Amino acid sequence: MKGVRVRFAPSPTGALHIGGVRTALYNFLLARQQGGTMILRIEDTDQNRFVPGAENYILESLKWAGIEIDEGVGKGGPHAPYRQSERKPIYQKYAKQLIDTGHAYYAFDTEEELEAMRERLKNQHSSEQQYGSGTRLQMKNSLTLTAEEVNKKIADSKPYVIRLKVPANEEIQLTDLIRGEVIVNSSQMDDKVLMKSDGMPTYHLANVVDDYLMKISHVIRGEEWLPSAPLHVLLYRFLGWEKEMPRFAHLPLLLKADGNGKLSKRDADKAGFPIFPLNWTDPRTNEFSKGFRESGYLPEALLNFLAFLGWNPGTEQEIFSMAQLITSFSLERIAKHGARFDIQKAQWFNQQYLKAKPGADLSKYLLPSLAHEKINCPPEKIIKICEALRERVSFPQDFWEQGKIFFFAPVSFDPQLVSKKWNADVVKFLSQFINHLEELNLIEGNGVKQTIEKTAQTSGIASEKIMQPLRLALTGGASGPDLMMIIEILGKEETIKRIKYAVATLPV
RNA sequence: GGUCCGUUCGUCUAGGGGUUAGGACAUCAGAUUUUCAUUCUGGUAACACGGGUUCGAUUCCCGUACGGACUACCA
Repeated sequence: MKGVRVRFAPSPTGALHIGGVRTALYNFLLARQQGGTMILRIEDTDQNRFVPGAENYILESLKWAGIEIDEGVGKGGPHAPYRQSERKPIYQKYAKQLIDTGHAYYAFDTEEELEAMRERLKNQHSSEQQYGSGTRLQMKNSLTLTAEEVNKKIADSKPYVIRLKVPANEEIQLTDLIRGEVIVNSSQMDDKVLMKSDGMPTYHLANVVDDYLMKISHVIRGEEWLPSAPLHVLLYRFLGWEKEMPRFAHLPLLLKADGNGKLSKRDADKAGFPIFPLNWTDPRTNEFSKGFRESGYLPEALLNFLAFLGWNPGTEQEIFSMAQLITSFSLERIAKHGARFDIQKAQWFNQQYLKAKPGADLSKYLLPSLAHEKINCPPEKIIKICEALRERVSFPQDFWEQGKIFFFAPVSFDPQLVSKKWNADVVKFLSQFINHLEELNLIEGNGVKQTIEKTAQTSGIASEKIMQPLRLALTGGASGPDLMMIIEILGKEETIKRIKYAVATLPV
C-alpha cells in the first residue's frame, strides 16, 4: 500500500468516547504499519453543539493513549487548516461547483414545510424519501422556482440550504474493506443538505471535500456511517474525484455489556466503569465522569484490550505491545459484528501489564501516596514492597491500598479472626517468638521461617496454628502478601513492636 | 415503518463442506501456599431457526427470527 494517509475526525461535542479511541487506534495502527500518515481533523461544523475544552480533551486523550498524530490540529501540516470551521470558503466553492454542474440545488423550505412533508408521507405509508427524486418537485427550491425568484430570495438574504440532487433509480455500489460489496438504490437516498443555512457545510460535504484535498487513502470510521457511504460515493462522482476516492472500512460498534444497544455513558455509569479516557466534567451540566487514566488503567493495557474488541491476529497470543499490534494489524481481520464491552477483560489486561513491570517501575505508583503521607522510605524498600505486592494488584492504586500496612501499624484487628484464632497458646508462642527474633542479627525470610518453626517446636504449638494470628498481629487482617516477606520488610524492631501491641491489646 | 449491516460457549473470538468445534475472560472444582491473591490441573458451557444445494452443512444459497446502525440544516 503506497501513500497510506488516514484520519481520525472527531467532533468536539464532548469527551472522546472509548469507541472513538478504538477508531483512532485502528487508523493509527494502519498508518504506522504502512509507513503512512495519521491525520487529526476536527469536525466542528455544528456551531450549536460546540463544547469548550472538548478539542483539547481529544488531543490529551490521544497523547495519553500513545496514539501519535503526524499531521493535523495541534500539529499543523501541508493541508492546514485542519479544523473544518476554518475551511468554510473551501466548502462553499465546491458546493457552488455542484450547483453549476446541476448536481445540487438551493432549497428554501421552512422547518414547518419539511415537517408537513414528513407527515404527509407518513400518512400515506409511503416508503418515499422525505426529500428526494420523488418529492423534490413539490418543494420550494431552485428546481421548482424560477431563476428570478431564486435570485431574489438570495438577494433578500432569505435563508437557504444547498441540497444534493440524487439521481433516481441508480444502483450505487461501494466496496467496504470489512463488509465487501454494499449496494444501495439511489431512490432510497434523499437529497441530503450539503450546506446549512448558516453557511457551514454538513458532515457529508465537508468530509468528502477534506478527504479528497487531504489525499486520504483509507476512511476508517464507525459503522454508523455505512448508510451514508453511498451518498459520499455520489459526491466523489459528482465532484469528479471518483478515481481518487479513498477505500472505506466501516468498523463494528461497541455495544453495552448487557441488554441491547450501543455502549453509552449511562450504562458505564450504572456498571461503575469509565467510558472516557480521561476525567471529564461536562461544562454544560457540570456532570463529572471518571476517566480510564484516573481509574488506574495503563494506556498500553487499555489499547491492547480495545484492539481486541473487534479484531484479532488469528493466533492465540493476546498480549500485544503497540509495536506488535502495528506489525500484526490488518483491516481484513476486523470482525463484522458489534462487540460487547466487557470491563472484566480490561481489568485482566491491566493486571497482566502491571505484573510484567520491573519493581523499579512499580515503585513510582507508591511514591505519590508516600509523599502525601510525608513518609520517607529508602527506594530499595519501596521496590521490595512493590515486588511483594505485584501478584496481587490489578491497578496502580492497589499498591498503596495493600502496601500501607508496611507504613502504618494496625490500630484495629479483624474481630472475626481474633475470636477464632487468638488464644493463650498464641500469646505464649508470640512471646517466645519475640525472644528468638531478638537473637537474630539478620531478619530475612528463611531465617524468620526457621525461627517460627523452632519456636513452634519448643512451645509445642503447630506452626500452622500461629501463622494466621501472627499475620493478624502484624497487619490487623487475614490476607496480604507473604508473611515472611512482611516481617523481612518491617524489620526486627517494628515486627516486635507490633506483636507486643497486639499481645497487650487483644483479649485472650 | 423503510434502507443497510450483522448472528459460533455468559463475554471477546478462532475455525471452516467431513474437527472430540480451538483459545482467552468470567465461572466451578482440585492442587500448591501461612491467608487472600498468584500459579498449575481439570470441568461446565456455543455454531439462532426453517428450507434448499450436497454423499455430507455449523461452514455455501434463500427465507424467518432476533440484534444493531441509519432514516436532522448532528456528527
